[in-house]
Amino acid sequence: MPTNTFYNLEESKRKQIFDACVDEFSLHTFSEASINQIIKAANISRGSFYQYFADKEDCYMYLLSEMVKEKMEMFKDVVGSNENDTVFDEYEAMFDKAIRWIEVKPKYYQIGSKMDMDNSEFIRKLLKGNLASLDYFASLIRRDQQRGIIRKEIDPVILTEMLFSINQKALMNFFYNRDFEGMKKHLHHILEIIRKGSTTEENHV
Amino acid sequence: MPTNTFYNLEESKRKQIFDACVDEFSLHTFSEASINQIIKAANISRGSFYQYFADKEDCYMYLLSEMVKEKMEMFKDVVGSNENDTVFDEYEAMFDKAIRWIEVKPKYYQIGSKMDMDNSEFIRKLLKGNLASLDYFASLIRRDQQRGIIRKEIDPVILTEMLFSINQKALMNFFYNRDFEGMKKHLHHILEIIRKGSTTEENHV
Amino acid sequence: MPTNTFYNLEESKRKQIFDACVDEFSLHTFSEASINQIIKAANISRGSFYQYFADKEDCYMYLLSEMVKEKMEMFKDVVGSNENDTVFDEYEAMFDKAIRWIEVKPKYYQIGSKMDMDNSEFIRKLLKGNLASLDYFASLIRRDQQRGIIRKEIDPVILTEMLFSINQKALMNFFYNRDFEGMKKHLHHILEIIRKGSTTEENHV
Amino acid sequence: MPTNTFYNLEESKRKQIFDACVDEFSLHTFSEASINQIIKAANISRGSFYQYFADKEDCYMYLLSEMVKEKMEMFKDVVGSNENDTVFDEYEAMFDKAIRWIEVKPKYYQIGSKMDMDNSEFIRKLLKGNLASLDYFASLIRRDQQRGIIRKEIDPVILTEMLFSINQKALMNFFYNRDFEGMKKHLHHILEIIRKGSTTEENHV
DNA sequence: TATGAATGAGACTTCATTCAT
DNA sequence: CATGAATGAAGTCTCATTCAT
Repeated sequence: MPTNTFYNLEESKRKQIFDACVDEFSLHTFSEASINQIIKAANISRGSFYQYFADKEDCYMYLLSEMVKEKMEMFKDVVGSNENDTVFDEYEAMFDKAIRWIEVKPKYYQIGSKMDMDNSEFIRKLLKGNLASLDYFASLIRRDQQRGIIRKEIDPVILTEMLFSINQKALMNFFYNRDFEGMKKHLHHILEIIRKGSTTEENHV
Repeated sequence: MPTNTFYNLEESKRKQIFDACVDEFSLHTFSEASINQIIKAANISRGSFYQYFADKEDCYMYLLSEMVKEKMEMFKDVVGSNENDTVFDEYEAMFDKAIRWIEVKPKYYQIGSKMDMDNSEFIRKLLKGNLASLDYFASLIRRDQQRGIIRKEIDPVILTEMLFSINQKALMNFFYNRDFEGMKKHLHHILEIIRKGSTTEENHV
Repeated sequence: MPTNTFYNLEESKRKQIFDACVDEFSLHTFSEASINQIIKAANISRGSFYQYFADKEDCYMYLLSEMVKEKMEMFKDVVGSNENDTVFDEYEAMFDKAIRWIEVKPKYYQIGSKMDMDNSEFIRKLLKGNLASLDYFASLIRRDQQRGIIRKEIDPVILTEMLFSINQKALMNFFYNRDFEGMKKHLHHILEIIRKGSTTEENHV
Repeated sequence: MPTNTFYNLEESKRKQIFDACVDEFSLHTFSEASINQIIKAANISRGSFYQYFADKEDCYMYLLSEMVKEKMEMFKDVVGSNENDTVFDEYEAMFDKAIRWIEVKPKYYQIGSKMDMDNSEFIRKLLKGNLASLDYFASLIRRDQQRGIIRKEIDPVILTEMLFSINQKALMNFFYNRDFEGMKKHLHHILEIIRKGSTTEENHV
């Protein structure tokens, strides 16, 4: 919720500021990020900053909301999934998107990572809302259990957690290596394991 | 690499300082940690601190190296495993150790977490050393492939990564909940999935 | 001395601004008062403010002069007193007026208090004007000395000062407690002391 | 409660700082006073200030406590009052002391005045404790009522209030005029009125 | 070797005022 | 005549580090 003053600014200037925010918050945690740095990079006066944003938090919120907006814009036409897709197919699709997202906006990925790192109360509150997609995947798993694709003994919550913790690591790897093809194969292999297990048939008893 | 001055200190005083470091760095990131707090808690003068350590980084390095030493000390006699154990058995054994480690030295776990968050070059170098145990597990997997327990198609490195990224999440959960029994069941379920897969037999083709 | 621009404004808008000033200066000292607050409350632009007033001082001056005007307006028909009234009767009457004034315009009272606190040269000049009423009461006392009601030895100026310093404290009490009846009894008791003294007859020598 | 660091300073430096505080707080309210000003006047660095005092409040508390110490030092041999003294005698004695105090330490008087002016929560809390001497005088009045010197109908609390509000005004006058003899006569006259009343005997009914 | 006083850069934030449109 | 963006000085406070003793 920046001020009107800010939204009345010329697009180009607003972008200048936005970019400065992205740069700063992609390199530093919220609590470590420096407004000084931002105003220097954005080439605005200290006073101006506070005419645009109530405070650092406000500025950060703005940044996040812009990121979310852009992300939605990019992901909006992703949904159309096939009737017969399993949860794993959707997972791979989601992963693809995420990877492309990192390719296009690597700094956004960094901002997200930094956010995960921050333990300030303010950030912790922000992150609370983030768990929705976990629920979504759990429900897909339940659906596939009904369909007879996934074994009934599997705990959907635990399987979801597995998928996500693997996801997180994989994205991080990708961010550092940028090996797109390798990453896809990598993930596919992982999913094969999660699907069929790693042991030989004789050991499945 | 603290100074000789530091190593010439009486054991008890050195411990005082070490403990103060543990306390501070378990609660704060490297950049947020305050030397003020450390010298107050350690009951030494500001000047002394800089006679012992070149700077904050030096102090942190010292802390980490001590932690690693202690950890090695504790984990060294873990190996003694049964002839017939699979990699999964060893994994569970290792996990047990790790959990006991958290129970005994929760602050070390916190320091480790904070460290994972930190992306400074300095920290990344340090973390490289951690990869040795990855290799160890990969070799166990290869052994089990030879033994016919694990399917040959499985990439040992990828399976290792899976095990470790799951490990990380699980330990975090344990740190926050301290539900030992729940955690073990949780992990066992995960390993079942990794062993036998999550899908029904018909879908294993 | 606001600008002509200001006086050409519509009555309603001028009132808006005046009210905003009252609100701000009743809650804060001159130096603590914030133009930000005023323009927000008055719903005018920053630029407009400076088109109406030369600066903060100018704005404050304006506020005070308006207050004085209103006060004079209200107090002008107070005089009409009874032939036989003593200075004390008139004092009580004045006090009544003052109390009613506080009841009607408590914020003005607050502004006045804040002003008393301020020792800037600018304010001290303004307060000089207040001394007229002191003279008036001194003259009433002299009259009552002529009438034989007040002892000739009494210094009219000193008695006036007593009455006024007591007045000030009493009004403050009233502002905070709003106990009308209690206040009147309180004041009456005080006047009894000033009239007849506090000591027993034997000690009047 | 300044830090040890501060108390370990050389007397002369401590005085430098103390004097700077006196100067600043005698000219400005607590909330208006500027640490910047103080460190400039005291010729110390910003960092040093905060090594001596926890914050502005701490600094102010220190100032006040020093003032109180000095005041006690000066007033300590005042007590010895005569058996037959009335409350008025004690009052005059106290007033004398207060006046001499203002003569010696006019800035301290100013600091006190500024304090009365400040409405910040911090200051309000501080002032709460100040009412002890009011109680003391009320008790003297009661004693004199027992002795038959003061009329029983008089409310001791109200009489005390009168004495104090007069006191306050008188001291302020003295601060601005420094007319010692005039002030004493002035006060004496006031007390005569409070003792014997201002009206003629015929009007005492 | 130990001490702790000194430092100044930098953190966030507020504010009165100016000025181009 | 109105607007509101721009400004920069000043506010309080924290911190890692240096250096004289």
